[in-house]
Amino acid sequence: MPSNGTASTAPYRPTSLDFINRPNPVEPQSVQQQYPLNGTPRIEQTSKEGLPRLLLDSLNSSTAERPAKRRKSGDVGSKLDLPKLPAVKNGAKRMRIPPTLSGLHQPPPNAGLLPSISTEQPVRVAGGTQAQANSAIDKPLLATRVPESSTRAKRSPKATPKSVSTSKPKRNKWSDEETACLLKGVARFGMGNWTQILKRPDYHFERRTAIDLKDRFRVCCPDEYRTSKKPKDAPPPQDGESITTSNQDTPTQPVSARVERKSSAELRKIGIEEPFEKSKRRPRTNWTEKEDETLLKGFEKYGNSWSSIRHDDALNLSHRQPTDLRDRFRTKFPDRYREAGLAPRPEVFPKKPDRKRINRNPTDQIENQEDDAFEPSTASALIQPGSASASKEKENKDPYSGQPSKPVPVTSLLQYDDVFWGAPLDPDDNDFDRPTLDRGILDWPNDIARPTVPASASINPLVTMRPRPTLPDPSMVSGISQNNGTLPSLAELTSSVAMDREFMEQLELPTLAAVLGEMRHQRRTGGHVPSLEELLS
DNA sequence: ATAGGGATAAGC
DNA sequence: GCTTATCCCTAT
Repeated sequence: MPSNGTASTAPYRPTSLDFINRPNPVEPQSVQQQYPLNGTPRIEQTSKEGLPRLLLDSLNSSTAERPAKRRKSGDVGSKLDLPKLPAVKNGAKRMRIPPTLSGLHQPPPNAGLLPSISTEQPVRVAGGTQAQANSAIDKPLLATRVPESSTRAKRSPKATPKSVSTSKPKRNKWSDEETACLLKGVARFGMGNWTQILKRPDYHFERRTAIDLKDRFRVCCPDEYRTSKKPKDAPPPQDGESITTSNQDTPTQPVSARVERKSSAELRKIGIEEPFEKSKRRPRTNWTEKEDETLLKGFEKYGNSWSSIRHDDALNLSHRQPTDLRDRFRTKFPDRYREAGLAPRPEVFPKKPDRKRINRNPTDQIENQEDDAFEPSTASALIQPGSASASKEKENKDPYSGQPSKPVPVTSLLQYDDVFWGAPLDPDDNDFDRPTLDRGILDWPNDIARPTVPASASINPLVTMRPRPTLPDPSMVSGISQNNGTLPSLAELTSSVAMDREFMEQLELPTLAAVLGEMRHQRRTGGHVPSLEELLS
């Protein structure tokens, strides 16, 4: 239920109208936007040469007037500095696109007939694909190692025509070679460094993740694994072997149940003579109810100043690191964490996708037929925001009352969680391509044939298709968005978006190449830099 | 010092 | 093999 008192404090959420009514980057705008979409200089504030300079600066100077940001390896600076979405609360995640434009993330209904939009092949690191480009330090462990190219080929539909119609085999059994690589890796790098082992170019693994390696080691050397985690426990039975695994040639447990266990003789056979190095990670220490209780008190007193909580002797949490306090609070009290304006942990796709759950559109299904292994880092980039779905729903209870947490007040037809917002967006992150809207988006309200909108979406097609002759007044935008801090209804938005053909044709702009070409020509020839009107004409 | 999010441990 | 809590690294 919306609260009238929140009108002045509710955070502003961009709507699709903000984007549709965004100042034309070429055409001066008479009405100042109430919520400029970013700090991009306004065209109308520039001189006649303002546009050319702005364009050239964007192309020539990737760092000018931009704050320091996290940059990832693939980030190139020479992008046209298109406007960004407005920043929201400090530290809070921002939605990538407004809800009514979320359909742009979805393929057309017949997208299954189209090739993938992506031009990049997913990187498959598991199995050393990435790391094998690096120089090998050690000699290859196994003479029979399968070249990584064949690894993929072996899994490709072409190599195994059966897999085109049927899914891949469910189980991916560990071969002796893989197991040897794993054990050898643990002997070299120690337990716990699974990713390091996985990425070594001289070890070969068949579509494994770091978790897979850990699980396999846990199966092969359970006692070694266990004792490394609980050093205070009673040591395993000693049998005089130099390797302190209890999976010895004279096991204390029935052999039949531990056929995967590797004996010390087997370990020696692959060159492992010494005990495995212990993990350097701190041991896990689960949280007690008392700790949770005091953590909550500490948060109520100090907020997210985790160090203050830690150093408050009355709270008795000094044995926890500040980041541990944060981690626990984020896990235990997600609602409180979110209410504090802190971004919840995003829900990530499973590494090995379950098609039934993940593939929401035909395009994904096609891609997954070609490449069905998710690399962790890739998977984490494909984040479902909101985290309120599926398994997280059980968390959506107030930690105090146990009652379901209050939903986001929405009075519209379109519920906040009904739409796909895209991945959470770092306000300072410019690693991604900025949203670009095809002008065809403006056609959709007038498109009579819209079979993709299900009745369950609560969209009244008669309302959404109602034509409007002109663009809405910009003041209407703020009127909608500011009324009470709630989202506008889909009907409001769509009726505002609809417009006539004549106006849309006026939106046609010269291409950037044409603009720049004209400018460069004029500069070379000493002519004047064309004005906006001249360019548009 | 904190936030974000990747890596890992442990339980199932 | 999967999920999730906890540990940990790094950017800001």
